[in-house]
Amino acid sequence: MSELSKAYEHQDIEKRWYPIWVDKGYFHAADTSDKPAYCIVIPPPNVTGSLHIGHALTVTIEDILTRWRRMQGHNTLWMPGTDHAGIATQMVVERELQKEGVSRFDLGRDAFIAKVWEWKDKYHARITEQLKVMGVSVDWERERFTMDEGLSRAVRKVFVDLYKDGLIYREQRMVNWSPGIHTVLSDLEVEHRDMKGSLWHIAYPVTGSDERLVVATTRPETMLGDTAVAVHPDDPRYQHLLGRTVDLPLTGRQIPIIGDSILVDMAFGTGAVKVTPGHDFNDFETGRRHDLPIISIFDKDARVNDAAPEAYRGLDRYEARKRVVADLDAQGLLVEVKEHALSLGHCQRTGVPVEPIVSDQWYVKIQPLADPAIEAVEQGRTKFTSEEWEKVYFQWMRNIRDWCISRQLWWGHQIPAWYCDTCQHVTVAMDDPTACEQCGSESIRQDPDVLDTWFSSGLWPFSTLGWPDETPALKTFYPTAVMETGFDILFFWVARMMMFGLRFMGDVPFKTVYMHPMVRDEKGQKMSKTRNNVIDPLVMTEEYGADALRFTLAALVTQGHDLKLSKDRLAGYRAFANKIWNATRYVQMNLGDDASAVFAPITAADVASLSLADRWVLTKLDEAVASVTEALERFDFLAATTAVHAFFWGVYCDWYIELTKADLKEGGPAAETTRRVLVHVLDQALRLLHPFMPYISEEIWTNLPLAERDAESLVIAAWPKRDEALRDAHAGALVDQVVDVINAVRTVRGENQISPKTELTVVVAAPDEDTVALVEDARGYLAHLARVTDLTAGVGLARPKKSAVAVAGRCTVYVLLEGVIDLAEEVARLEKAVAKLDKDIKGLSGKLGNEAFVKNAPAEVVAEQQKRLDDASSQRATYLESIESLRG
RNA sequence: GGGCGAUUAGCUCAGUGGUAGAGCGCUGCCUUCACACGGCAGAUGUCGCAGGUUCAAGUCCUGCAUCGCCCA
Repeated sequence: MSELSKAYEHQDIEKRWYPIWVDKGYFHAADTSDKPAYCIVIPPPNVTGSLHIGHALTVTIEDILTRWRRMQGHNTLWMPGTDHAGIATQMVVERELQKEGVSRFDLGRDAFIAKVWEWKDKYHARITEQLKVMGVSVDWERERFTMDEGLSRAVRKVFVDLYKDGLIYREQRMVNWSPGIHTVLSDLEVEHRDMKGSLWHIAYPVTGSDERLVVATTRPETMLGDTAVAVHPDDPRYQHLLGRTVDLPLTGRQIPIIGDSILVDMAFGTGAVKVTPGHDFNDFETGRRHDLPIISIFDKDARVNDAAPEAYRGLDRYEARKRVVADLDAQGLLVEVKEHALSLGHCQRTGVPVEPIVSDQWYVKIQPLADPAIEAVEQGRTKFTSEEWEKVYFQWMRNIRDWCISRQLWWGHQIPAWYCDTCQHVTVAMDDPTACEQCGSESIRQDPDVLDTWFSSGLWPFSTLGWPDETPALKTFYPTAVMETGFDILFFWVARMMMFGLRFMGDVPFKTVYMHPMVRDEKGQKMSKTRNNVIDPLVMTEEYGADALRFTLAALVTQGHDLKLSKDRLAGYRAFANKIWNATRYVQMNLGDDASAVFAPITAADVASLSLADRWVLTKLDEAVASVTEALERFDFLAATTAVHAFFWGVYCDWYIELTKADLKEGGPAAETTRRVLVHVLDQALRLLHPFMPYISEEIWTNLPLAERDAESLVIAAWPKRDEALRDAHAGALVDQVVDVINAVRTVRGENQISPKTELTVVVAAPDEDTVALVEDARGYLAHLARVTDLTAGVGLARPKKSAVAVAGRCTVYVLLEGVIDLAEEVARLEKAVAKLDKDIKGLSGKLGNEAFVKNAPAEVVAEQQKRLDDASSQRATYLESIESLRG
């Protein structure tokens, strides 16, 4: 094994391994295999996006699962790919063009799309390179893009089939229009934000009278498109006005006063509201109920159009508002303005407030798709790892509304519907038609719109595997094992995959859903460029290492909370990597004189020659194997990382390595066995570490002097199994006793400020001869780890004069203090210990004095409490006696 | 308005019935031959508040407060 540097430097090592892994084909999944299949499809990142910390979390979790299952011998497929992100991508490209003073209309559709493809090719490389830095063990040979030929065919087939089945239709409705990017949005793409606004009270003169009807509105500018005023039909204040009209100010139009009990809340505002069916969802419905005309007063930029009086044309919504309010005020029609809180819909992508408008769009009739998707989760065919998200899923699915799937964009899957100029028939077909299927006219035009990006990503779990073709991969890997993603796309993606998967594959798309939280900064704030708190995963991997970043993310992920990432945590796990590195250096330096020596694994045949410490560490290793494996099985990444960390650092480094120092010094055959155990446990521990820290574990493991190697790379090496034969509970207990004695001496030393260099004389009073023998055997350990140079052990030995005392498990440890320290310090320490014992004793005896407790609690619990009380009492007596004597 | 969740050590969080744990931070000592990205020792909690169930409640139930998220 080549000599290691003193500190772990991640940069070079992390760069070196990834290409090797890919070249060797370790990440490639077989189409068919005898091994059990395990598949995760990656949530496809936006092809022109760049890696952010949320992606880093996603790929960390998915890579941990994938690497773990691969080591367990599964035929693992982690399917990579990207999506075309219609709105986002078109937006950036349009913005780029704008810099050159060109619009997409100047270019024309085909040229513009060609431009976007160029853009896509350029940025595709960026996002994939970034993913590679994180160590993702995806099967690059199968990489997909939502606009690939195959995936586009899947989209086409789904559209056509749903249309033929009557589940896709086109209809005129009120929709959310984004003036920022000139397309409609689905309900999900609209973000409601609480805003401070105003409530304007405007007087509408009642036609032919002096009376004025005062309406309250949050959007005065839309009055230009009012086609009615509504009051509650039962409102006594307005009974006499029903059926009459008002003169709509600024427009010269007269509009009816109608009674509507659904729209109007008598108690709100003035009890009278203006009705604008062209620009408000509720008003649109009201308009339908009363057959009111619809006047659209805004163009695609949400500027006032020709339907409004000339004075306002060309103004945007907010300019128009000011003008309308000013003009009303000038005419004495503005009654009052009140502050008013409202919730306003914004375009998720552009942040611009959406404008409700009426238009023709394509919809998916969703209920027939949602019902089976609800049922599948109810029946447990797909399980959420957290019930909370299951509830959220049900809540949304049971109140789902038809999905608007058309977008007024050019980048995406163009809707495969052709309108006939001759007979108006709509032809929807798998292959581009040349003539109307009804009348044969060749004068047909394809719908210019494209489909919502989520329509294609909803097919991802099967379209990426080859559907609609029945490929071997599809057969092997569908349904996939786990869907792991951020909860923010539960509805956008997870729900839609469930619906499409059940409809087109006849089975759920994944068996388990794991929703991870949002990553925030250490103050809990959402990361954003404006807050300047964005943690760039690539900067973090440079500074701390991809291994440290991965371990940190895995250790912080919980399902109930946001994940608050801080650099302190990253530094902590970078230190962990360094610790592992240096433990390896220790092992390397102590392997003996023969540099080419190799070490065979420990098996049941070796048990007889193992030292106490060897048996102890093997037992702890076995427990760690169980803990990590079980934690991963239940998606408890916190518990898994904690178990790896605690074993590697707390057991292997803090205790086992320290214990071997004494044994190795003595040399002989026992030392040879201990060397093998050092290597064996390191080998196994690196395997446990690999899914979390693939780079450092691979680097060290491939260099370990192993006599037998089940694989050339840790990536494809076997996951550790529990080994009953190497467990030794008795040895575990014995070493625990020795550890207690060492800790007792250390505590006395620390608390009394005795220098670590001072050699101590210690007397151990043991309960029986076996324990005496154990302590005698541990003489070397005590000398090395507690600097005890003079040790006496015996059954029930009396307390030496001028000694400090500490209870260590079943032993009492006396440290001679004569000439070592000021005795008063020790008295103070013991008094503190007695005070704590008094508190414990009070609680315990109270409990045991309670007849109901003794009668009702399980016998073992009662016995446990009794034992605690006895121990505390005798400990207390020992300390009191010692205090006496130190004083005397 | 409807729904979901959170409130535990200075900070971030574990802990689903038997008198509280981790990491980081903090204090003291130690440059001991793997590691100062280190070692050893130590301090710190009426587990949001108020009731209830139970022999026993951080843990179960009810109410309240505060904060957060989702949907409308």
